[in-house]
Amino acid sequence: MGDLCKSSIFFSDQHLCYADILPPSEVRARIEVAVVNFLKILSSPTPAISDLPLINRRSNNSRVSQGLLTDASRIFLSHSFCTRSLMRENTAKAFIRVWKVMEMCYQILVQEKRVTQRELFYKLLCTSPDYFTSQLQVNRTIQDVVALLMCSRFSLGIMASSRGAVAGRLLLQEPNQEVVDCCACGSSGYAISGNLNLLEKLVMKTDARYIIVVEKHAIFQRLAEDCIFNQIPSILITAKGYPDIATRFLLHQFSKAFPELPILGLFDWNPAGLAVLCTFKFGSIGMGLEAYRYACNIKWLGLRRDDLHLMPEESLVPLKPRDLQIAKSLVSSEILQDNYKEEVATMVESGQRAEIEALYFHGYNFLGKYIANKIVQANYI
DNA sequence: CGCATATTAAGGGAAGCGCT
DNA sequence: AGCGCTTCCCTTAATATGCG
Repeated sequence: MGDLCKSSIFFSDQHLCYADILPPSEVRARIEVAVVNFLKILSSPTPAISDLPLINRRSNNSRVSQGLLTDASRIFLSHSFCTRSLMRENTAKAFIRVWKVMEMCYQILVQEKRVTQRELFYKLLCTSPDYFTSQLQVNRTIQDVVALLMCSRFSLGIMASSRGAVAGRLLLQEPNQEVVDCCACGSSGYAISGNLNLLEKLVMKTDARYIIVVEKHAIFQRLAEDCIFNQIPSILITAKGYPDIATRFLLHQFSKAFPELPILGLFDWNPAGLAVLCTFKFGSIGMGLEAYRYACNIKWLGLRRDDLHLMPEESLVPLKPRDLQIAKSLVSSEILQDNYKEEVATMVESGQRAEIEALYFHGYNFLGKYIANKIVQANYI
C-alpha cells in the first residue's frame, strides 16, 4: 500500500477523493462489506493485526482545483491515507470508536431516523463510556467513518444542527407545506433546517438581484428589520459566525438555482472575519471529504481597508494575539488570492481591527446606504 | 549497528461566534 | 455564565531518516 500512497499523490485531479451521497440501503451495504472484511482478517489462519485505511484529512493532503463551471477554486483531498491501527494503545481506542460509531449509524439507518451529532454523543456516552469522553472524539470519529466508507455524513443519518437564517426576496416551499415569504419573516428571518434532505427539496423563487451573506446575526437583524431588501432587491443569509453545513449547503443551492446572482459578503475587518469568508468560499479541511461540496464563489463586499475612513478613529481596536495567529495562517495559505492577503497585511501593519457596527457612527440607516453604494460601484473583490 | 535528530499524526486546549 | 459548533495551535508520542 505504501507504493500506492506515494504514487497516487502525483495523480492528476481526476483521482481526487470525494464523499458520495447515498441512499440508506447503499450505506448499510458498505458497512456490511467493511464488517465482513474485518471478520475475514480476524478468522484467517494467521490472524494479522489490522489497520483501517482512511483518507488523510490533514492540510498537507489538500489540493486546490479549478472548478469547471465557476472561477472559484475549491478544496479537495487527494488519495493519500492515514490509518487507525489496532497495534498501539492510543490509536486502538480510536480504531474501536470507528466501529462503535458505524454500529450506531447502522441502527439509525435501519430505523430510517436522523440524529444530530450531539444526540449521537449522548447515546455513545451511555453505551460506551470507556471509549467516548468528549464531543470532539465523536465528531472526529464520524469524519473517520465518512473517510472509510466514502459517503457523506448526511448519508450516515447524521444531521447538522443548524444556526443559520434567511430573509428577503425569496419564496420557499417545503414539500407539502405552504409557501413561505422570507420578506415577511420578521427580523429574525426564516430558520434554516439542519435536514439537508429537506433543503435539497425546497422549491425556491426569487426576484432578487443579489445574495448578501452577513457574518453576524446582529447585523442581519438590523438589515432585515429595516427591510433593506426593498431598497436593494436581495436575499439576506447569515450563519451567525462560522458557517455550519446546512447554511453552506443552502447557499450552494442558491448559487445553483440562481447562478446569475452575485454572492456578496459583509464581514468584520479582522482576520477572523476573513476566515469566516474563506470557510464559505473554500470549505474547511477539517470537514475532509465533504469540504468541496458546499463551496461557493462569494465576493468580499466589506469591510475592507478602503472603508476605514468612514468610521471614527476610536472604533478601531488593537489586534489581539489570536488575530495575529489567524492572520499568519491566512497569509501562508496557498489558495488565498493576493488582494485578500494585502488586506490581511494591512491589518497586521496597522495593528488594528474594525467591526461592522462602527458604521452606526453615521446613524442606523447608514449601513443600508453603504451597502447600496458599494453594490452600484461594483466595489467588491 | 546504535544513537541522535527530523518528520509526522493524534490528543488536548483555546478561541471566536452566537444562543439560552 | 455556560454551552454548542467550528476552527486553529501546541504538546506529545511514534515513526522515519541521517550519521558516525
